[in-house]
Amino acid sequence: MTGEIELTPTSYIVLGLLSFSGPATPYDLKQMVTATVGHFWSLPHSQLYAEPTRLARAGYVTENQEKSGRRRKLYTLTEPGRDAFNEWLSTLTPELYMLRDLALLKLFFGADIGELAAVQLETHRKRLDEYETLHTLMAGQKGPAGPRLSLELGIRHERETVNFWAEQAHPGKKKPAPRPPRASPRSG
Amino acid sequence: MTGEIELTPTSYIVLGLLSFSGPATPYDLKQMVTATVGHFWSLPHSQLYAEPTRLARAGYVTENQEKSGRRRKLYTLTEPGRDAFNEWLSTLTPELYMLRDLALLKLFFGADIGELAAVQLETHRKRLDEYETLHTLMAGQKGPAGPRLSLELGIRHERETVNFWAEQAHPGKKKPAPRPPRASPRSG
DNA sequence: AACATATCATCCGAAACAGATCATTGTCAA
DNA sequence: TTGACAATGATCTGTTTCGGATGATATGTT
Repeated sequence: MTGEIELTPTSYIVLGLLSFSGPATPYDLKQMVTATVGHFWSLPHSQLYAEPTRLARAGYVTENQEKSGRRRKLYTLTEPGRDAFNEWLSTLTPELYMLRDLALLKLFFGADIGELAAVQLETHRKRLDEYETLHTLMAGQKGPAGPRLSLELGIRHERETVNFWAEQAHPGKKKPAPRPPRASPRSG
Repeated sequence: MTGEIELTPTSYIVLGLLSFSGPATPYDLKQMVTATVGHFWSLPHSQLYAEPTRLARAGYVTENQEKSGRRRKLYTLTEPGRDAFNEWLSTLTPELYMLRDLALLKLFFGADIGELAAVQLETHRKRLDEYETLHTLMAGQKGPAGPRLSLELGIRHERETVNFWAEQAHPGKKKPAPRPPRASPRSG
């Protein structure tokens, strides 16, 4: 049965979440996504209804529908599903990330830097706060390192972004000018 | 005529590039995209044939096709097009960027950190180099600040990313552990 | 019961996507 | 000069994805 369809990142998100949580409904998945990977991989919730159906067709999950009421569908990872997920996990990914930043686009095309910076600064600060709160929460508990580490990279990105917009918003503070960034101190 | 269609980020990229360059063919646009915004906003080249057609339908650009040979279509920004673009430019964007990082996804789900890091480190280093080369090139010439600034944010992101993966690849160097990132070291 | 408000599930048209394919032009060797 | 082949440029096509709209159930309140 298995293997008729092409597995996309969305597929692996579903498979991965199912492997963490056990059987779940699309709505459960939606909750999980917004709580976890949604921060760095957004997708419309309708996908979380469509995708498991696709996966079921190909045998990566099984589908059990309630007979009455909301007729929820409960999805369970199958062995082939778990295998496919694990194989994906252990496969190299030389690809780079894809960034889509509306603000950057406007900056590029010459939008007013001050205004742009003010707004961006505020929202990014907010998000940075959220992330850091979340991080301190996670620091307490034990568990796999993955979620914490990915959060840490998110925090670093946000921090750089905040710094950047802050410099644009208040030019000539601290670092006198937004000069050509040179090579990195450590990390060599 | 104007205003029948919804303008998407892709639309604004086309309008914006046309406003920089003057009349251009889809192929010209494709070249411009890969040279500029492509770095932080990728799109399939076929869109650069489809999108101008859409825009022409709604009156934001005009279309002139060669009578023979390749029958190129030359697109020119109209006044409504320029207006729409300028309005977009001067509109606030509280939205955050959208990041889609396959490596981060795998990290989250528990992939082997060492392998992941080694590969990512290499590709990100390469990209960082490209960006820095480009930046020194741009530093020489005059022109609007937007392109240079957006490149600078790109460089910062890449640098953080390189640092992050480097730490994962060689744990216990310099920074003893990948500890909860606290306030930013430099550049703050 | 009647109503308001969450919660949950599905649908749908419009775009985006990725890539294949097709058509023109340039080039160089026979 | 022609014919082969590569490079360039344009278009087409089938699938997914997007992002709401819509509608149905459940829960709580009076």
